[in-house]
Amino acid sequence: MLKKRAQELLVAAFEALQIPVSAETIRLEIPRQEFGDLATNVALTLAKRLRKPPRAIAEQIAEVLRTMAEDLAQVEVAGPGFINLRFTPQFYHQMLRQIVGQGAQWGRHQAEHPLSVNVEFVSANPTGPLHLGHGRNAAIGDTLANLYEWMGHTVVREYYFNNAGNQMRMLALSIYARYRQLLGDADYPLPEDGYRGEYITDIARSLVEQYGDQLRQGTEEQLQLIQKKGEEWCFRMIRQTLDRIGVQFDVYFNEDRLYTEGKIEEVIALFRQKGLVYEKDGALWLKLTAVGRPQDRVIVKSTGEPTYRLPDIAYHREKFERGYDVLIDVFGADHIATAEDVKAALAALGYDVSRLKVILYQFVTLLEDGKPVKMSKRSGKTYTLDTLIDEVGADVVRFFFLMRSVSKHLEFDLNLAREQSEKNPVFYLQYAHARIASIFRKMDERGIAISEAAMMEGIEQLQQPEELALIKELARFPEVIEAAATAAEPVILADYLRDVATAFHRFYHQHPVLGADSPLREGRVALLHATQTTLRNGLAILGVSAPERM
RNA sequence: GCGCCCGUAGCUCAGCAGGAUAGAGCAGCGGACUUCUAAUCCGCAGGUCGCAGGUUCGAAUCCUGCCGGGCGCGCCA
Repeated sequence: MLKKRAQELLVAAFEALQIPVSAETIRLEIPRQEFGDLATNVALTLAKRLRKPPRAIAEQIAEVLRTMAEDLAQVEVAGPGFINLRFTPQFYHQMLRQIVGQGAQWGRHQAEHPLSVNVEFVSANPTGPLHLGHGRNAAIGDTLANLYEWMGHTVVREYYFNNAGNQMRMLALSIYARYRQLLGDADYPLPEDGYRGEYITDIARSLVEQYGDQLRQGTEEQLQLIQKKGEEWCFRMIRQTLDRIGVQFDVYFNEDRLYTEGKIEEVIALFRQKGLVYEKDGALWLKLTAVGRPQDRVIVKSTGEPTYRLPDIAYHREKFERGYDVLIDVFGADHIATAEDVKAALAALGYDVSRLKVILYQFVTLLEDGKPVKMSKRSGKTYTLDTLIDEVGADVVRFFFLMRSVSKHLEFDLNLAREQSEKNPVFYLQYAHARIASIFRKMDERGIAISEAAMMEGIEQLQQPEELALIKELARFPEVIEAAATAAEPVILADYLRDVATAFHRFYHQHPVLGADSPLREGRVALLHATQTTLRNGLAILGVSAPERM
């Protein structure tokens, strides 16, 4: 709200001076406090074009701003040619009234052109429990989906999985081996690359309970049954885990559909038409080098089965055909090469891949006592997402996965996460919310009821620096949501909420609310409402709870 | 060897469509609870922004090269 207003003013000032400047070139930033509320370097960037010293340009603009804008308390030219702006308390009061007036909707955007967005994330195959990487994926994907919704778009959360392929076969064989062992064949070997997690034995045990030794022979038919049971079990596990961190999907897309509905064949036919495939060594190759990729890839093996790349392409084409305006993929960093291939292939088929945004997040390392926790898929010694949630709670899990930028390697410090104290950054935010809730409880106890009208009246009493600083922080909320959504970086919101909490704690420490005299008291209650709403909404976007008490 | 990501305070990280004395949190040191939750607040200390060049009036930010770390480069997914 702040920046928008400042931008309007600057545009008007330039118009008055008859200097043509597009709104986008006017960038505003929040400078150190002593400089003001907002600062802009337009004069510096315009200096070359106008062939005038930056300070002279700045002075000219400042002059106009001072005469025209009643919202501005101070306009200063400083340093090499910055224009520093300071708003009047009345302007802040007006903003706070707007925030209070919007209530629970505060922060929500109304998109001029609402888009339909598909966010695909997690997409783990049902062969075992989710791990830490999936956790980061889930937290990022769900938060991005929330951000787009708050931007006024329509979002479909989608999970893509494959329940055919080799890994599912391996799941069946692994379960079967454990099943035989449970039936007394202690030496029955687990397949070479079999799954070794304990859950395999759990599944086998459930089969013993349900079928006794009826599956002992391991016929094809029986293995298929085992596989189906295994898949169902794993999916149930996965969904339960996701549910614990508040993640739910609208669509579960089974890769199998691409085959039964002929989508795979369609894609191959299209590639053939465009001359983008050729046969070599009995396999079908996709000519990716023709579309700017470093190497060609096999898409149908000599055995006749497609490699994973082909269904990937077909799946993305299918999503494009469903007519979304924007497609988001959330992938681990190990998908770089394939994601680029898929994009190039789709571009070759004529799809507008600028609408496809691939979010690649870097890996997660679990740290305990300052040392990385070793994990090995082979031995089944992995740290599951469920274990992590058991240990530190869903809120901490979600927040920790979001508090680093997506492109950065994430160190998940178990000791810090376990810490139920002030050291843990999640609690800092939640505590601010709980403190406010506590004041409202006190109000109830003391029978104090304050109408919205009274709050609006009282707002003009807010003159203290801590009060104005808090309003200023709150007013950024919609811009922060937009920035986080645009950059696809939840950390922007997470950092912002910490700033809000800080501004609140400072205010709280300095100024009593219920102890203040009317109408200041009412004004401060309004400030509390706005702060609580901001925290609650922000935390909701991150998928973290906003507790009433701690 | 090639591609992508990263290298900022003791630790974990912001800042990176170039701009004013480089910011947080944690750890360290020192303060603040008879008042709405001290899971809080205030202060001090801590940095050749990996290294070397280049572009610019101005570079942590852009370009090049090097060094270091992660992830990829299958007829595995």
